[in-house]
Amino acid sequence: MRTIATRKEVAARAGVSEATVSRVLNDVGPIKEETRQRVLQAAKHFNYAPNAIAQSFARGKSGNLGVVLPYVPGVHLFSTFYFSEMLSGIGAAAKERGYDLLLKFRSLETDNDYELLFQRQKVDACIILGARNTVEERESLVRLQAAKLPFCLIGQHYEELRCNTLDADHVQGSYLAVKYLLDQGHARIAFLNGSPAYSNSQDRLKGYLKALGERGIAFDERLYVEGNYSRTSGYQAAPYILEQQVDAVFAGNDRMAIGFMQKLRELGRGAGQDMAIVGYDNSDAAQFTEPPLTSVAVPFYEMGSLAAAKLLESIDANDEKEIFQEKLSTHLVIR
Amino acid sequence: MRTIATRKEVAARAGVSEATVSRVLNDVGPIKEETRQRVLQAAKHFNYAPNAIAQSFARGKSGNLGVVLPYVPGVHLFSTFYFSEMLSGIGAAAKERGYDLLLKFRSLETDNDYELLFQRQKVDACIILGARNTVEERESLVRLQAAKLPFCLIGQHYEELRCNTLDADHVQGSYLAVKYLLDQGHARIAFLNGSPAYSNSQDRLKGYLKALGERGIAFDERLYVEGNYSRTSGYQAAPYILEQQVDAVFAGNDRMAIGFMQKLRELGRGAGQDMAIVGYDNSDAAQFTEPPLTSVAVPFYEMGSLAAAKLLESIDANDEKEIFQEKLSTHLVIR
DNA sequence: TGAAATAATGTACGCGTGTACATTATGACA
DNA sequence: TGTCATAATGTACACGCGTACATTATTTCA
Repeated sequence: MRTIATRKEVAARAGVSEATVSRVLNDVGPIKEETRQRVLQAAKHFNYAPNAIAQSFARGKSGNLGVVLPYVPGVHLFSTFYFSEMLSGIGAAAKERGYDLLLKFRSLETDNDYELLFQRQKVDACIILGARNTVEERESLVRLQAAKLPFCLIGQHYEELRCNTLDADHVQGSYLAVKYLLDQGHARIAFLNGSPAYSNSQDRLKGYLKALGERGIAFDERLYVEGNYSRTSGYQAAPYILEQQVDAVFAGNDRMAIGFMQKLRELGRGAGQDMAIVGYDNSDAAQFTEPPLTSVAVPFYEMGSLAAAKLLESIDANDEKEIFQEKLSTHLVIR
Repeated sequence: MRTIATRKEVAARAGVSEATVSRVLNDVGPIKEETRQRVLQAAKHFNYAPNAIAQSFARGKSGNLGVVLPYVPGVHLFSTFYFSEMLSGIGAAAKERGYDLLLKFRSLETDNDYELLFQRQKVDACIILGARNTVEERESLVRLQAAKLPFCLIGQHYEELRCNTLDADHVQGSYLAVKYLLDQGHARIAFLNGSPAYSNSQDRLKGYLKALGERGIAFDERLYVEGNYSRTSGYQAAPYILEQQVDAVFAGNDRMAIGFMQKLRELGRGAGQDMAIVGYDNSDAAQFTEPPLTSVAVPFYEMGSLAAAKLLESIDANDEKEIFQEKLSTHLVIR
């Protein structure tokens, strides 16, 4: 393996100083055209490309956008529509601005290590996906915020903590779904929600309550079930929900809705016939079920790309950054 | 924002030289216990963590494993089961070895830029997903191989190029699927394949031919259709395939199978009733369809983790690396 | 108790780049 | 032609770390 060329060799061949090579390549300062050509030719000759690490080192910037992915036991992470779409959006926005994506899989032992990522300066900014509302996480984020490190939460927000946030309007989304069911004439609507450790679960509950409230329907806690956003939990919740004599079910995501429908079918209750079901996320899978699943569409891709865009712009512009807290709207896809 | 502490300040506070701080933190050489404690305490006081970029620079290693993702027009990349699972596996294996994952979205203009990734030394090794069999790609990979840069292809192999490769045995998988259909009594089996630019498409064709050959059935090119692995292409292929009076269809992936089934349903032909369908990938979606889709299970996650493990081990061990070319076996999931 | 071995620490420098500052070449203008 | 502005380039160093080598402290063993 022949050694990789450095600026030094290029400079020698072009008969200029290293600084000039640097200036030509970074297009800084006035350079005589003839010199520029000589340098470029020499660079080409050695197939020279600046060492990214050395550049990062000299510039004090990594050029990386960190993405923290949550640890979800037993789930192959990317498999979930949610993260997949979001990452695609983040990746596109980062690429556009010349940043690379550094993935950080958070596991249990490095749980409250958000700061470390910055201390070690491997990333210039950081997007955190799937944060939960636990004491440790909140504290870690508070420290991050106090240190004015540039980060953004997607899909999670804390009342106590004012920081960059990008989310979908789940209150609205949930409201739309339940209102739709009510409009269809359903009254006893069960809500199969996910863990309240996620603010978006709580938001969905608010939307559910809001829609019911508008119709003067009291909250019946027997109709409220908590799963964990897995298909299995939807499957398992089905028998209980059926016992409650509901005529419709609103699930916090499509996976649970699909699990619910599976159990329904096994029990010989035709899904969609005597019971209306609405899911959430409008994932690919919602189109494939039989019957297709009506679902709340969430702009995951846009959330990712917008979060990355805003975050990167805020660090590239050196002025005092304002905190952004944006909510993208959702809509119901009726099938 | 208070400035981030460096080794210098830690050394000053502990009353030792910078070298000693470095030695304590890297656990190298003999250190007096009392000194070690003083250093650790000083480090803790400043909340010191070594600058990862400076470390990379000094060590000449980035500590990153690059993952090149293909550009697929109009497709949100992570949405596909294939890449999602694989990335999860790669991520797990990399994390285990202390490497971070650097994602590289390949777009058209940087198509043949595999080398650049290494030249710039942002990654120590690289896994390439979804490579295609085009002239430029082959040439780029040949250069990479000639330069002895550590990389690994997943899901693609070239006859002309002997390099690290990890794949599933698609000849076998395809064979299993078609044999299953034959065993079920079907004779006219259409094959809805993906682009031959991917070696795995070609492998699947081999498996199809092998299974037919064993039964003495000649290849009928009217039964061979090429889509592009998208749901839409399966959908669009349906009318033609139906014209051919087939009694079974084997699709190169689940998405196409699902698209095919959709069109089938729209045409009033109950899927699974008068026509058997087998998909490929055993994706989540295969479980949700009605009826559920029999499909060839591919160990994507394991492919990713094994590829990463082998690659990283080969670069961590400094000895001459042997080329590995592994194929994991597939199996049929009957539904 | 002194020499040799070894432990413990310090000194000095390289890694490849960006860039402030110094220097020299070039042109403008009187 | 001399002066001065500006273009063009060179020199020198910092960035934070790892580590080879030098030095000093301590222990071992005769």
